[in-house]
Amino acid sequence: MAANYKETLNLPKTAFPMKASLTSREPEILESWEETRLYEQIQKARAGAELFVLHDGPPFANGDVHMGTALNKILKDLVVKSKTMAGFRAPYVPGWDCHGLPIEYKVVKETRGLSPVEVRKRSEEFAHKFVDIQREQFKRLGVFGDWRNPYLTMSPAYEAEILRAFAVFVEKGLVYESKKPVFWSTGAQTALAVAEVEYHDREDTAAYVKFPIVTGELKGKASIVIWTTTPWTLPANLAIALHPKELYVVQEFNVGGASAPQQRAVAEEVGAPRPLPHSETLVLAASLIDKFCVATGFKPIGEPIQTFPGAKLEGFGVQHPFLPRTAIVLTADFVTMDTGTGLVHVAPGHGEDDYSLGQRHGLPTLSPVDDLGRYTEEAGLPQLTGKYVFDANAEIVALLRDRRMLVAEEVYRHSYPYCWRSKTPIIFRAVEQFFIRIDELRPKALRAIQDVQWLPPWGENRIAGTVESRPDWVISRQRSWGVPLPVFYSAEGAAILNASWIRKLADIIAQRGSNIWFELDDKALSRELGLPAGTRHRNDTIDVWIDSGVSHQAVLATHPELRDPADMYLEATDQHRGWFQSSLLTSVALHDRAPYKACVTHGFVVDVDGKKISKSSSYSKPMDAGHFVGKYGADIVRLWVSSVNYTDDVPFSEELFTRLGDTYRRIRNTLRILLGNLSDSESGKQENRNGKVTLVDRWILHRLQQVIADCLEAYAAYEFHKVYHTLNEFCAVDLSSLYVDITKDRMYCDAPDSPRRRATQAAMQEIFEALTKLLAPILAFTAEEAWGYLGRGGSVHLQQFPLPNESLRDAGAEHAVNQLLKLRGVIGQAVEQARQEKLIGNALEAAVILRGDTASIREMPKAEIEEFFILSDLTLEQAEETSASISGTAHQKCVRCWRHRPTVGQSVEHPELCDRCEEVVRHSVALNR
RNA sequence: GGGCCUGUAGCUCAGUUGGUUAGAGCAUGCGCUUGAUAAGCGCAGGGUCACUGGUUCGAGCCCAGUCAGGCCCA
Repeated sequence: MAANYKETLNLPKTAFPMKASLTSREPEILESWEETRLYEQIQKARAGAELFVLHDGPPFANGDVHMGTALNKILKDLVVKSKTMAGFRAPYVPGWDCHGLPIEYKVVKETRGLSPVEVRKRSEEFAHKFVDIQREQFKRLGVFGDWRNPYLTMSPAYEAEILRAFAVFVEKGLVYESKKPVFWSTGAQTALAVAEVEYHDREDTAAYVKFPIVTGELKGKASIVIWTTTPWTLPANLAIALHPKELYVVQEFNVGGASAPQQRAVAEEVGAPRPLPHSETLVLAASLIDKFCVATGFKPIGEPIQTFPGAKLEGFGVQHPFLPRTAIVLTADFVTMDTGTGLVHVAPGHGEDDYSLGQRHGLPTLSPVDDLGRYTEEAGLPQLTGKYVFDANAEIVALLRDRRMLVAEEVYRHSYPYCWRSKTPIIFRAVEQFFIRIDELRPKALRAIQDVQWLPPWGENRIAGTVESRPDWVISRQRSWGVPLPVFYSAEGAAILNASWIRKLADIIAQRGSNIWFELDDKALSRELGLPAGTRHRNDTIDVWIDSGVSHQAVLATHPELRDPADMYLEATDQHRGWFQSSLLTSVALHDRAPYKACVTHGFVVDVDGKKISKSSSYSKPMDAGHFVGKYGADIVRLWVSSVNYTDDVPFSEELFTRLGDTYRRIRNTLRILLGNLSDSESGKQENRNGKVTLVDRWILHRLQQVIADCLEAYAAYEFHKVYHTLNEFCAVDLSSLYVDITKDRMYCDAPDSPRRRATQAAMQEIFEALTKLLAPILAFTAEEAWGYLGRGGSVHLQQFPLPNESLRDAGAEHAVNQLLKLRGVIGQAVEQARQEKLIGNALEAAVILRGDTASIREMPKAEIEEFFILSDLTLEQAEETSASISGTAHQKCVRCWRHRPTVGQSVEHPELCDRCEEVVRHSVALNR
């Protein structure tokens, strides 16, 4: 009998599957987007709308897409999709950074001894390969964009724009030439990148060297003493560095007598005379005296004569040990107290720290060494001119000994950089480089920063800091895989920076690609460009930060559908120093303004302990986005991105993904039950709206307006995790555990067209539609799938967000439901206790007496209150304290709706039914006849 | 070592201008349901708001320091 009644119920019915099967369904959806050219459709649909340009920072075209890249790309996609659905025209032209060392290095490592042209050909193939790989991976993540026409920094048109921008820099006098030390391979006669350096153990002669003080109160009374493992750099010495805060002493030492064994051995070997016993007054770091004495055999005589922080010596002059000049004492933070004497010999032409210290103090960049690593005449040592510097070490030491400037020497074993190609030891050597003058740009850049909206706000502080402190921009690279540095050389070898020549070059490169620079010899290139006979060119390239840094010019300004400046750049926080800055500087140089109106930054992906993944002990799983897309689906990866506060570092773990799967299922099932309840809805009919709208309906529609408003606000502020939490909570609490649960009885048991059932369907229809749209930017695939079941056709991504409907706001309903929810809690606790006492099984078996200030709800129909609490038998009693007491109900159970009702048994025809069910069944039987 | 930033339940996040007993969802445990069923509902446990000092009648919130972590420099 009961089975028959079950057939009279309106149980939810939908083909929308409970199981998502994202990994197989998403590719199908992608295919349909591809076939219908959805991105183009969207652009067309928004043709006249207000423009919003998010400009893509180009990822480097090597390697697979990892979770960090996925985070960045999905965040951009959330911006683009949400702006689109907010009614903007939001085109997205993705790009790739193609030039640069990482690719060149991989290519060169595979096959050694390639010519520059060959390196370039293979690098280009390599970049193309990874552009294709990454493009597919980005598309798979559900990211919408003009994937057919991305921008590539290696395309001829883009390269030409780089050169045209460069021409402007030249025109404005921003480019200059100067020397700067680089890693130099004397074997390969080329500059090297850090990645091309390998370290081997090596023995060198380390020397302690005296520099007599020639100015100030210690003049003629003491010498400072330095320690160096590269005596050959001493001819280029121009300064001495010491730490400003560490303590230094003036100390008298006993020399000779029992000298250090090592020193004696070396001295005897070279046949030098043993030093006669005497005393020396030296300046060195207090904390290094003991080590110094062990190494040299010197013995302190008494207490230090003076002790002072290093800053006191700043500006003192000291005599160069063998050249007729004075070196200046400077303070520097890079001086450490691990080895040596706490005083460091500074040769600006032979070291990075030395160079920047020298720059700050206006020292020249002396580097008297040629391409083969041999001293030039500039070294000031005629007898050593042409000598390979590593062979000269011994002679420099001998020279020091002759001049009595050698305090001690020792054999020192250390790890030293070698050229990975020629296996020769590397030297730091200053070569001619080209720079952009930052001092010209700095004030303008700092002003431009103020006109930009920085998200989070501290970004402004940070980029301003980096712009304030950055030195001039080294833009030349001794590499092959890049845009040629458009510098020409006269027959006499003078560098020529000529804007109109550069523009001519740009025009030709736009047609024929930049390989011609490397393929054509001087003569042919001069002829092509119409340059004076004898003009030459070299193979240096432009720093790749210029490549991506001018994308506002090469992409935004040249694409008719885009606009320079962009509305937004969105990258990880490391780009404050990187792309945000390079773009800002080039844009300021070109237009005296920032290339973006807003800069949004996100953190890095870290493991559950907040540690960097690579340092994590608990996490060593793959980081490829593909792994997670293949295992969970792109929508889960997208849900992850939406769920976190990206302004901070972004936590990540496999467990997190399992949790997100649960959240996803809850959302999906909520959509599913709504669809199931809508299976027989007659959505077109207006009378649905005018039906019997009960309190819960008014309340849920009110809540929906709040949810819509909250989501729109959160999307507009790019606070996606607020959207996530709002929608998740709406699904889990308001819908699943309240509205859907409460309305089950009417949805399942009422006559299909009962007014209150139809009213609820109308509400559910509205909710489903709004929910699907609000979810669409995040769950791009699932929202599309769900939208398909609504029968409207088209794509959800062509829709606009719902707007909050003020006429559906209902403060009264909100207040009433909040009251009811408080009482519901009281009842829930009482029911739970009764259950544990085995008084009742489920709540429908309970007779509930609710006591309390029930006046506010007494006006409501009792049936509606019982429905709200999902109870069979409720009695309200006025009382001071709120309480509920439970007993088993005396009513019979209606076998159809399972509620225990007093009316069960009254019908002769259907004695097992309550009055409501009896009527429904009677009508349906009548209809079926 | 310097600059910038972060630190609230097991996890992800809320916590308005300092003002009662710090919230939500998920996860966990215990039940109910079997008409959303590889689902759904209820109840419960769980926090020295990183730590230490200070300002205040009152601090998760303001100040100083410490610790831990991140990015960028050195």
